[in-house]
Amino acid sequence: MNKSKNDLLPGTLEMLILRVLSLQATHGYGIAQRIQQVSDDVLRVEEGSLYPALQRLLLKGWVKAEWKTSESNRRARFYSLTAAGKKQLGVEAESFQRMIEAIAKVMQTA
Amino acid sequence: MNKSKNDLLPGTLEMLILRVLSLQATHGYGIAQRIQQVSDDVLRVEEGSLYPALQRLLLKGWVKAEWKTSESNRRARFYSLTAAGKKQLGVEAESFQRMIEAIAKVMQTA
DNA sequence: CAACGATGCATAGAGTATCTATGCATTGAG
DNA sequence: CTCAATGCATAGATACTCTATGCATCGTTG
Repeated sequence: MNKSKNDLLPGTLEMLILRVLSLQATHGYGIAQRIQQVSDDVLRVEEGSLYPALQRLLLKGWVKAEWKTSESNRRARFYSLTAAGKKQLGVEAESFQRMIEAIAKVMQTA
Repeated sequence: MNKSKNDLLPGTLEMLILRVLSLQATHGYGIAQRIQQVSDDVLRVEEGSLYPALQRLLLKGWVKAEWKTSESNRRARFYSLTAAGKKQLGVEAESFQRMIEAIAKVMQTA
């Protein structure tokens, strides 16, 4: 019903996931938790967005996955960055930064 | 072919258009030019994105349009903000700012 | 021990927004 | 008279996210 408010800025999810994984390998549920917590609840990652995104990242070879047992003793898939993923994170972060600065210019200067 | 680089951050186009129009009523071509120039060529607005976006903004009642003659003596449709559009710009700008700050937290803190 | 909340994975379908490609028309400059 | 720049607009493809749904396990609590 309430379609007026997106949960996150489109096009940034993969970058956020890569960033979280660059600090610590963890499972999908953990990724969502961390993004939500660190952003003070501003960013919410829905499962229906998260898991497809992780599949895409796997396909592109930017993350790899391994089944393990989670802290709460459940089967969970732990994701971690590959070398290509690390590189990609750098590329995306830089490109994002440029975008933001350009948008800021328009919003202030234009 | 080159699909690796998006021209702008998805979800920000309407806000950028509203911002440009909040300073001066102008035609579609002029909007695209201004965004591109002010952003130092980082942001490029394709016509195939721009005109559909303007249609959406018209439908929502955030901008209104009027056929006039452009500076270069051509028929052109001049768009300007409505009161609702002004208000919407404020809403979107604020929401965008919150998003950016939240993303920055994740990218630095996470 | 049964019920329930939290943890955990994943897909299908819909909706939205953007891009590429295309078409058309006019003006002014060379 | 030809061409670049100016100007509007749509169709189709693509990409990304969301809602809704389904399943399963663990630990706690009544």
